[in-house]
Amino acid sequence: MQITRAVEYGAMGLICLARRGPGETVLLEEISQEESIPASFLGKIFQQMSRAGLVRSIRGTGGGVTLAKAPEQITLLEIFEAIEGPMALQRCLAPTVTCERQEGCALCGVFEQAQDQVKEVFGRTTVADLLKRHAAPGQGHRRGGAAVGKLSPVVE
Amino acid sequence: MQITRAVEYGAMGLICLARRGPGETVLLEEISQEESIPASFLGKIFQQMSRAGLVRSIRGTGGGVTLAKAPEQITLLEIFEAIEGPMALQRCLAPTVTCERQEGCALCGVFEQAQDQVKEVFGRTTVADLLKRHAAPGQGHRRGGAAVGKLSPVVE
DNA sequence: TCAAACCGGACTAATTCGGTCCGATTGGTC
DNA sequence: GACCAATCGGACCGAATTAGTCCGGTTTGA
Ligand code: FES
Ligand code: FES
Repeated sequence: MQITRAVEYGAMGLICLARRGPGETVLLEEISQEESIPASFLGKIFQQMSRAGLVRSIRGTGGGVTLAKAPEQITLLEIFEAIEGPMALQRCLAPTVTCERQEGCALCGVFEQAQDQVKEVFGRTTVADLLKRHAAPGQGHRRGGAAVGKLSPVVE
Repeated sequence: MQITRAVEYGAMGLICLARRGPGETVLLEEISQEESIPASFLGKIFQQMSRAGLVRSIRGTGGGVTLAKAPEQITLLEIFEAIEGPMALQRCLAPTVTCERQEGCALCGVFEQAQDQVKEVFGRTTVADLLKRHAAPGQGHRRGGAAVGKLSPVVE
C-alpha cells in the first residue's frame, strides 16, 4: 500500500523540468543524473506522461522533453493517473471489479471516502506548488505533521 | 497502491463478529464460511488482531474469537495498523526511511497530507459504523461518490 | 486422555514493482 | 543520402510483496 517509485520519479522529473525556464527542452539523461533516477526507467515514465499530454517530447538531435502545460496547470493527480491509471485505493474501486458483495457493501464505501480525500489533496497540488515548496527549505515536513483529527490547514 | 486483502478480510471478520451478540465467541471456521474467506488465511489475520488487542481468542474445545472491545471502540485505523503495521502511503513516511532528499523535500510533504486524510477517515470509522451501514442496504456506495473538489460531508 | 480449537513459523505460488535491453522510429546535420 | 542523436515501444528479468497453505505445537473442555 504505497505510492510507487514511478510516480515519485515522475513528479520529481516534472519539478526538475519546471525549475528550468518555461518551454525549455531538456534531455532525459540530464534529468536522470540531476535527480539520480535510472535513465531507462525515467524514459518509460516520461513516455507515459507524454501520452497523457503532460509533457511534450521531441526526438532526434537536439530533442528532449518539455512541459506541455504551465506548472500551475499540472496536478499531482494527473501525474499519478498518467502513470498508474485510474486511482483505486482498493480493488472494488477499480473500473473492473472482481469482488462479490458489491452492492450495499459498507467497507468499500469507506475506502472510497478515503480515496476521494487523497484525490482532493493530489488534485489541488500542482507542480508549481511542489517547486515553490521545494525551493523554500529549512523546515522539512517530517513529524510535525498533523495527527489524526487535527488536519493541517494547507490551502487557505 | 491498494489496501490489501488481509485488511479487507480483517474488517469483514470483525463486522461479522459484531453482528452477533456482544461478547459472543465464534469459530474462525464459521466466519470463514460466512464471508467466504480462506480459513487458514483468516486465522493469520485474527492472530494479528488478537495481538493488537482488538479481539480475544479462546482456544480449546468451545473456543473461538470474540471482540475485545465494543464495536464502537474499534476503528478501521486500528484494524489497518494491527495487520499492516504503521501506515506509510509512501516510503519516506515509514518509520525507517531509505530516501536521500529527506529534509526540505516537497513531495513527501504532500504524501503526508494525503496520508493524514486517510488516517482521519479510517480513524473516525468504527466497526459499529460499518455494521450499521452494512445492515442498511439498498443504495450501494458506488459512483455517487464525491469527485475531487466536492468532498462528501461525512461527519461534520 | 482425547479431541477441538487457536498459535506460530516455514513454506509456496502468483502478482506487482522496479527496472534493463534492444530494435524501431524520428529528426537534425553534413 | 548517410549518419548520428534522441525518444518510443515492447519484451524481458530479478526482487519484493501479496495471498495464501501446511503442519507441528499448545491450550482447554469433556
Ligand atoms: S464490494 Fe468488494 S469490499 Fe465492498
Ligand atoms: S524525502 Fe523521500 S521523497 Fe521526499
